[in-house]
Amino acid sequence: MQSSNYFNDVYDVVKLIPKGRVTSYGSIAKYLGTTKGARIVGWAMNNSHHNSIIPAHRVVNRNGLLTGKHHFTDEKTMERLLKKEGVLIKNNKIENFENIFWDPIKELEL
DNA sequence: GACATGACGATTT
DNA sequence: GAAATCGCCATGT
Repeated sequence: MQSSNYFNDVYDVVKLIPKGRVTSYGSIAKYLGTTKGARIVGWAMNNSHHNSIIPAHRVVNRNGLLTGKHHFTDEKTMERLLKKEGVLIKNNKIENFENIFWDPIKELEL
């Protein structure tokens, strides 16, 4: 079932996210070549549940908001995992988002 | 194949 | 500055 190589690329990048760091759907999409493919990245995450163990909790939207927490096993799983890795969460949003933001374009291409 | 939806993002009102 | 709207691409019905 070759859904799309796009998903595979997303999984690869997400799995490369260092512990204690987070990234955004748009940044991953941009790294893949399309800034507008952010929605596809989100879809890939949704499929990631039955593909492999993907640290989806390290992926948030551009605002640093934990939009996908509701898709996890439990609602608090996402922020719990992030806090466990040293990421501070405030009202379902990452506090020092810019500080822990991991950009694949900047980190991988460097 | 068309219509509707979605873990987004940027732009416009 | 917040809310509403469009754009992008893939999936589900």
